[in-house]
Parts: sequence; C-alpha cells; structure tokens
Amino acid sequence: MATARTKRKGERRPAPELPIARVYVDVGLPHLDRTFDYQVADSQHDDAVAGCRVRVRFAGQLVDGYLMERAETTDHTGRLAYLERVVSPEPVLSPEIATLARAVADKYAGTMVDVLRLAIPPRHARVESEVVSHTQDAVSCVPAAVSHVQDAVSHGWDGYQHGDALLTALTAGSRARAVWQALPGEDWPARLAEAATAVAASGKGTVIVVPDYRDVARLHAACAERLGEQQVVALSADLGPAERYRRWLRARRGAARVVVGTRAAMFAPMTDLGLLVVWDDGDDLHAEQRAPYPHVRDVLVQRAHLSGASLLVAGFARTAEAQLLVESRWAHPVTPDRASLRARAPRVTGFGEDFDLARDEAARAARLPAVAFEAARSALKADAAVLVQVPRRGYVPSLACGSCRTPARCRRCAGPLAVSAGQQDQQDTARSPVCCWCGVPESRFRCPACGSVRLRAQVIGARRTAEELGRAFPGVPVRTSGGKEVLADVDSSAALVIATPGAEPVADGGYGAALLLDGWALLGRQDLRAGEETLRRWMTAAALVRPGEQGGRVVVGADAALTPVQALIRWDPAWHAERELAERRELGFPPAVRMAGLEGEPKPLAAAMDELTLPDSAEVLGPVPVLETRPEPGRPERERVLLRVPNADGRALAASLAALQASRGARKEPEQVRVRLDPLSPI
DNA sequence: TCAATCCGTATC
DNA sequence: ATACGGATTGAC
Repeated sequence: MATARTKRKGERRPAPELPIARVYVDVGLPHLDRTFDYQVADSQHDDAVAGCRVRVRFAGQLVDGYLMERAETTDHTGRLAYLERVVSPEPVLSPEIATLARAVADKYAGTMVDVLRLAIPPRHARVESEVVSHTQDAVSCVPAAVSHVQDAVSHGWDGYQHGDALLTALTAGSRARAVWQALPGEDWPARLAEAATAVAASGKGTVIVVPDYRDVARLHAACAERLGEQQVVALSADLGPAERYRRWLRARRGAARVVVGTRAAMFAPMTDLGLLVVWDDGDDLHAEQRAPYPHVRDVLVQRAHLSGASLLVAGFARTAEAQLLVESRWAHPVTPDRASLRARAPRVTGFGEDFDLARDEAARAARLPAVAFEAARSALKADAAVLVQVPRRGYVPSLACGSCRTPARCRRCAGPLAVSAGQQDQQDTARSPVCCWCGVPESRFRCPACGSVRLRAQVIGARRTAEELGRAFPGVPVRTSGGKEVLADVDSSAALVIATPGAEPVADGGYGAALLLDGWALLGRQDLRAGEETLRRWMTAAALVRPGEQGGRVVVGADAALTPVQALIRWDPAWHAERELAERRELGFPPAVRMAGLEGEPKPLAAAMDELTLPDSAEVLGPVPVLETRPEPGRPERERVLLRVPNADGRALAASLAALQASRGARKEPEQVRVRLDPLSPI
C-alpha cells in the first residue's frame, strides 16, 4: 500500500549516505556561478557520483548540471529539490579538471560552466555505452616503450643545452618546466614523442596541444610509432560528435598514455598526468574563441601548477610570455647548442628597400629581387623544392588603379602597393599606401598605364604570386598551399611551393630555399605583436629549409637592420624574446602587466565603469572609439576602455570584473559591455 | 480594505 | 529565463 502510494505521487526518499549533491547548473548567468544543493534520491545513490552529468529543476526550469560532490549536510535553509535525473554515471568531470576550470574561470572573469563547455564534449549516449576493451593492451605496452626511451634520450635531445637533463627528469617522473626552442629542421614531433615516451616510462601520461590538425596528425604518428597506436588519442575539432566523444572517453577512462590535440585538448582528461606540452605557443590558434577566451599556454601553466605536472612550452620561436616564464625562473630554457645550430641553420639573407632587381628578364617581370631569384634558381638547379611564403589572401587589400585596374606598383621595386593593416583605420589623409615588398610608402601615386591618380583595393593572394613566379621559372611545377587547400607535405624535388603563413607543407628532406615575401607585415603595423609574430612566421617557414652547409638558403623581404631580421639571421629567438619583453616592460604592455578590455556603446560602457570597483593599482586607458574595419551604416558607435594592473593584482582585477558582470547580469542587462581579460592584441 | 500590478530579487 | 514576495496603486 505504502509503495503504491509512493509510486503514484513520485515521492522519493533521500539516499542513505551523503544525501546532498552540490551541483553547478548550466545557466549562462554570471551571478549564478556557484554550486546549488540538491537531494539525492535513494534510487540515484549509485549513479550520482562526483563529476557526473545531472538534470535538475532550477527556477522552475529543467537544466543540465554537473555534480561536483556528494555531502552529508547543506547550508541551504529552504527546502531542497531532488535531482531530477542522473543523466549518466560517467564521471566526465574529474577533480583535477574541476579545480582547473574554476581557476581558469576566475582568472578570465568568466564562469565555471563556460569553461566546462570548452573542457567537456557533448554527450553521445550510444558511444558512452560502447564497451572499451583495450585496457589490457595499454598496460602491456608500457614496458616495451621503456627500451625505446634510452635511444630517444641519447639521439634526439643531445643538440640542446639541458636537453638531456629534461629527458632524464621526465623519465624519472620528477617535475620539470622548460621553454624549448627547436633547432631549425628539427623533427619536433619526434622529440615530443620521445618526451611523452619518457613520461610513459615513469608510468604517467602526457597531453600535447598543437595549433592545427596537420600537427595533430604528425604528432599522432610520431607517438604511435614509439608507444603503439592504442596508447595515443588524437583529438581535433574536425571530428564528428560521436568520434570526438569516443576518443575523449578513451582518454578519460585511462586507456591511453598520450593525448595530442588542438586547443580544446588543453583540458583533456588524463589519469596520472605527468607532462603538458604546448607547441608553437605564439600561434593565434591557441587563443580560444569562446568565452572566457582562455589561452592554451596560460591554461597549461595553470594546470601544471595545480597538478604538479611537468610543462614544456615549445616552438621554433619564443614568445614574450615564454620569455617571462624563463626570466621569472619558473621554467628553464632548453635551447640549441652553438655547434648544432651552426650545423643545422639555413643561410639567411635580408633585402631592404634598395635591392637589385634580378637581371633575368622573366624574373624582372615577376619583380623578384636578384638575391631571391638566385637563391631559388640554385635550389631548383639542385633539384630541391623552393618554399615561397606569401601574405594570407585578403589579409591586407593591395591596390590597383582606380580607373583602368592595372595593379598599383611600387616605383622603386615594382612590388604591389597596399594599405597596411595599421593604417586602414586612419583618416584618409594619413593613408599612404606602402609597398608590400620593400615597405616604401607611396604618397603620390600615378598610374603608368592611364595616368589616373585614383586607387582601389583588390585582393592579391597566393594564386597571383604563383602565376608570376611560375613565369619566372618556366617548366618548374608550382604548388600552392593556403586557405581552403592546405598541403601537409610535398616531396623535395624541384618545385615552387607557394604557401601562406601557417600553411607551409613539410618537404621531405627539406627545402633548398625559402623566399619570405611578407616582410611588409612588419612595417606600418601598430600591432603589439607584429615583430614577434613576423619572426615566428619566418622561423616556422625557415625551419623547413635544409642546413646552410647543404646549400639551404632563406631570403627575407625586409631590411637586415631590423630586429626580427637580425634574430632570424642569427637564429636567436631567445635574444629577440628578451628584447621584446624588455620593450613591453618599458611600455607597460602584456605580459609585463595584466590588461583587460571593456567594449560597448558609450553610455553602458560609462555606466559599467562607474559601477566597477578596481584595485588601487589599476590604470584606466580610454575610452577611445573603436574603429570598425568595415563600418556599417546605422550601427551604433562603440568605445573601448583598457584597464592595466601590475601582474600581482591580476587576480584582483579579474575579481572586480567578475563582480561587475555578476551585478549587471543579475539586473538582466543584455550584454552591452563585453569584458575580455588578456586580450591578444590590446592595441 | 482588498485585489491587481509592478518591481526587484533569488533561483537549492 | 521564471517565480515569488513585497510594495504600490486603484477601486470599492
């Protein structure tokens, strides 16, 4: 009788032990960024484990949530609702990731559930119920890996200062934090796979985050070769929901010792975490595009700190942020030794404003400087491929005659004229087009074909450059990589390979030469990271070229006196990063300080600033009008304020901004003011 | 004096 | 978001 009544009314009894569940509810409201207590029914007792997904009634609505922990008591004075449903007993949120997500939310003035959306893929019920059967293989594979490690240590990392020490520490399972600059030509996936193998030998796991899926594929192959296919999980954004969740679950259930992936993998679950790696941390693909916009490098630093895992911040180039890790002695530098560098670096030549045009008639037509033409010709003669790095299509519009559409050319070198990115926003009077190749401004353009003085923007991209270069080297195959068609690799026989930055294919055996024709990206740009970013792109391309001793040449279209060109010629990214960081200290730019940007229409922005309680040390810059790249008529004007505090007050700044958003969110003001911490380009 | 409505606030 | 409570207003 009693049971019948219970069933009819859906009445539930509390679980016998730990009847309280603390739950983060998935409502995107900043002032609800905390746990809420619910009762666990006795029928839910076994399934309602810490980290599982639940569904609860919240403010009359059914919403998703994460069960953080079970508890004996509650502080809540009112009546507790029961968990509506335990979605699944799979503990998708480990304590490690829960702690990390909270820290990341706090650091970026965002909410826990926003971060969890980045960290945990959507559930796929069928995948979840599939049985995984590889756990046994997993265990038996590790001893085999150990024998490989010894070879790996002696062969791969001996060209680096402290390289041996790093691998020894990883093998021993002790904590190491390093900033690693790879040698030009380095097979970096192999080195990272060796590091992961060393960590696996100590019984721990590795998470490696790389910019794009091509890198994931290379790294996956390198790791699988050493540790076995079963030990490596590859996560990237291009997987479908089912496959993505399947692989992610494999990692969560401890089936693999290595996870490699693109940026979402920074939160990848890993039992017995031993090592975290970010490759090429300067690549802007490492900046998450969804709120609260965390950066892979910063999240991994945080994760290493909280978990005690080792950390490797790696790349051919070095960012100012990585330099700060070195200078603060949080991480050790692992850099090429002199002898190895001499043996491996390509020979680099810069050409500035007053270069000689090639004598060759066809090359003259392609407007190639002599030094570039010669480098390409001799590489091709030796049956080697030549890499040509060109600006990203549409990145900056180049110019043509306003009446007859003849491409506008530089009077000095005949390179294409363009309005540089930094200038697009300025007044018309200040808009002087600049040569894309030599950087000389052209203040009084006159079309040689029709005499018009008007200019119009057009897009010049890889294709056009390819055509022009193809004519300069008749009979040589031309391949392009960029935009939608990105090549992963090419063979190294004579060919011209035209690629946009980030899309350079790897050439087996190395390129004979590289022509870096986007040197102008440096010039006229107001961007804080212009120098660093340009050097990073150059080094990434130049690293694919054969050593100078084997004829490898790099020709860069910028004056040899410029700092980034110097750094490339000497192949000294640490030196460049030192100067970069020193300069940012002097100017008060990140990472020497912490910054936050607030953007919105003037009135709401002013109101938000009024309401905001900032740390005493905070400096307010602005407001200044936001200059739209493409102004839309009727769209209201927007302004931006930058806040700046010493690094020590970064947490306080984030807390102020979180409080601001909470109180504005509670008054259900639509998001009129956008808050962003550590914006990638504050200027 | 009481109901309808408005506003602010908590949401377990 | 939505629901609830307290205050406010308007009609009897």
